[in-house]
Amino acid sequence: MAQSLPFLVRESTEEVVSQGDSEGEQVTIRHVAARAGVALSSVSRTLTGHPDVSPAMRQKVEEAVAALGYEPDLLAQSLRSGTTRNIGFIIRDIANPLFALVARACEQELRRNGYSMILMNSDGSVETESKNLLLLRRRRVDGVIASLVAEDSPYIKKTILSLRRPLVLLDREMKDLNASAVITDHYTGVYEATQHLINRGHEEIAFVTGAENVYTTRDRLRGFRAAFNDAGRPVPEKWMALGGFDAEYALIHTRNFLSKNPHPTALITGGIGSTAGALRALNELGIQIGKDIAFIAIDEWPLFDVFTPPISSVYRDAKAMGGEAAHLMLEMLNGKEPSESIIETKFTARTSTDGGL
Amino acid sequence: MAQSLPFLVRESTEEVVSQGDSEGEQVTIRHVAARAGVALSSVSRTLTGHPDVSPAMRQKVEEAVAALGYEPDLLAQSLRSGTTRNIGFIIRDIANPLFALVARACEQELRRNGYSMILMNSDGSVETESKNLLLLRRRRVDGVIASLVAEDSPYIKKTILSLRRPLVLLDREMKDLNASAVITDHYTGVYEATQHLINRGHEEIAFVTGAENVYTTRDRLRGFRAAFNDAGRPVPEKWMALGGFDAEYALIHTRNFLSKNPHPTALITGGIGSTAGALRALNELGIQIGKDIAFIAIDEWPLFDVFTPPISSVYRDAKAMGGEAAHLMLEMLNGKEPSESIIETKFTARTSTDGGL
DNA sequence: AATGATTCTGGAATCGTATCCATCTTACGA
DNA sequence: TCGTAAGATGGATACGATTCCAGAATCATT
Repeated sequence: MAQSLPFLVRESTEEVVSQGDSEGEQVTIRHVAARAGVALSSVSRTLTGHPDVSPAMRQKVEEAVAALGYEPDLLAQSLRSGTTRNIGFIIRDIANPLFALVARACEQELRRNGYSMILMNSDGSVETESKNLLLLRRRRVDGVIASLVAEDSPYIKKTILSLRRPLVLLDREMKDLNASAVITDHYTGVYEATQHLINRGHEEIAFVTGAENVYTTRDRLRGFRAAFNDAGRPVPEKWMALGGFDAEYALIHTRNFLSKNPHPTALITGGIGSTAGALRALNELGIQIGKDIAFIAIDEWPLFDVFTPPISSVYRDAKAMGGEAAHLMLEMLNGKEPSESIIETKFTARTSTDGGL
Repeated sequence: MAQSLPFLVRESTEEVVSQGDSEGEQVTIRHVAARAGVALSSVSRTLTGHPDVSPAMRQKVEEAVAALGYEPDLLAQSLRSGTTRNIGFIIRDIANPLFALVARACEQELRRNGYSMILMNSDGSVETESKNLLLLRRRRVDGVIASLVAEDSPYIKKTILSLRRPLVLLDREMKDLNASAVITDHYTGVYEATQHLINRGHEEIAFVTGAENVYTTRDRLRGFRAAFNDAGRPVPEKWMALGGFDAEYALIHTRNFLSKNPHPTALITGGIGSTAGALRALNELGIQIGKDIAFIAIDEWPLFDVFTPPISSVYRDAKAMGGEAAHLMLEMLNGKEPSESIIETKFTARTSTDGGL
């Protein structure tokens, strides 16, 4: 599996630009061979660092390469070698700031290792997601990094199995897939967050987030429930809305919960979309965070600390997630077995959890 | 230039998944030909929609294709046709929420038209940017959409010229490039914003943003200056910091400006990074927006409207930018001449511009 | 000096597809 | 009935690279 293909033959970026100076035709290895007066195969050997190359040959070839501004065609190399050095990256929505941070770190790390990233949004649709996966297969990507819309779609599972390429999942758990995964320990952070609220006297705590068909929600829920159980309190099932990560869903259900009487005294939102929707609902209703209600957001975003009032949160390092995803992918590309990386979460209390009672 | 290549031959996603069911070997057009008992070239013709194909042939081929779960290899098609259906997308930083929105809209539109997006961050470095461009050339992308770090680098310009592929610039102006561009009319929005402040009695207005070697800054500056000139007031040159779009730069210079005596009574920040840094500085210094200082942000980001206090802003539609960029690219790929799209800006006064005097 | 082992090089095959070209069949109008 | 055109098909070539294989040249060993 380990490819020793010399895709990054040349490091000097100075000369290469000149390729376009002579108009017309692309410069191929054939031209180099002609100019150097040697066989095509010798040029290839020289450029790929084959041991059986005489110094004289090396010089002739390098001279011709420089003179013509030749650079190998990645497409042809890919076809021949079966390796594209492209990695597919599928997420729900790149405009989600958390995913954007993940994508950036991941792209940077892949690029450092000579890989490029093909970005695809699944737009939260299983159908789009599977189409994307199939297209990536046809593009012969070397691997796929994905944050799947759902774990329980048998069709997606079949599609993934048909990929036959290394796969890294972001915050998802799927059996029998032989995939690596970057897994967040939501449990700890959400447990602490919930405990914090319970300790302050809250019992009617609302929880708004996505559906249970992704690990993310299940692990958060596990933390939520455990905190109540350990405190000997009943879990407030009626204040749970587990239907979607989008802002619209959170907006509607937050509005709904808070217009009831009695209503929740605290609110936890899972994911940036949910937080956005909930904040908008609270705004609409004129409910003040940290005064009229205690509020905790799971996941932060840029500028989070500049917010007024500061919002208590469960934090995770998105940059680390992206870097780890790339790292796991590179390991698999080097022939290693799939493995998992755990990302920690950390609860931080701020003034948004002051009021509500 | 217009390619009628049938890259999207099949729409039925149902059957295709089964490719992986039989282990081993990739199914090629050769296998299909063998199974159908026809020539390889006939299979190709059938699949690419060539007119000279008999119904009998079509049926035999389609049967074999279905039976084997064959799907064409995009890599081989690309090599043969010279068209990859890949578009390179280079931006400073995908984690910038505005760029993320642009990228999402752009990717969606490209995908709808059968193109994939290769994403690369330039990390604000001209060197990284040019390396990325050269790599995209080697990958034989059909076109490049880019928000360049600077317009005044002759090296970048040479690199771009050597691309010899359609190029769409995001908010940049470069001569002799034969490129399309999505251009924002910053002038109008910033003019109105500045006028708004002047009308409220401000004279010492600070302006913190990136350098003048990008159109973005120059056009904003033009609006800023014009507002002062039209009001018959002197432009406060000493309160201008035009050095970087990053938060760090804005943090330092905002801090610097506001620790002087006298100091600016109002502040405009250009770009989300600048706004972030400035807000952080104001936070540090305990200066309240809308009370101790009048504040206007150029560019909004998700959740902007939920902020407390609401921040006056110059808004532009990032989604439209991405869609337009894709649209301009698709037009060039269809052989049309390069052209420009103008994106409007809109100033909205909110309570952040109430105080300061 | 003849043999064998090394080092180096060129030619050809291959990756999977699209397309040119030549061949063959069929149909048509004169 | 024949000539021509159009329709349908197969074979060969090309896209731009890597790599296998065989042969030439160099060198060391007996």
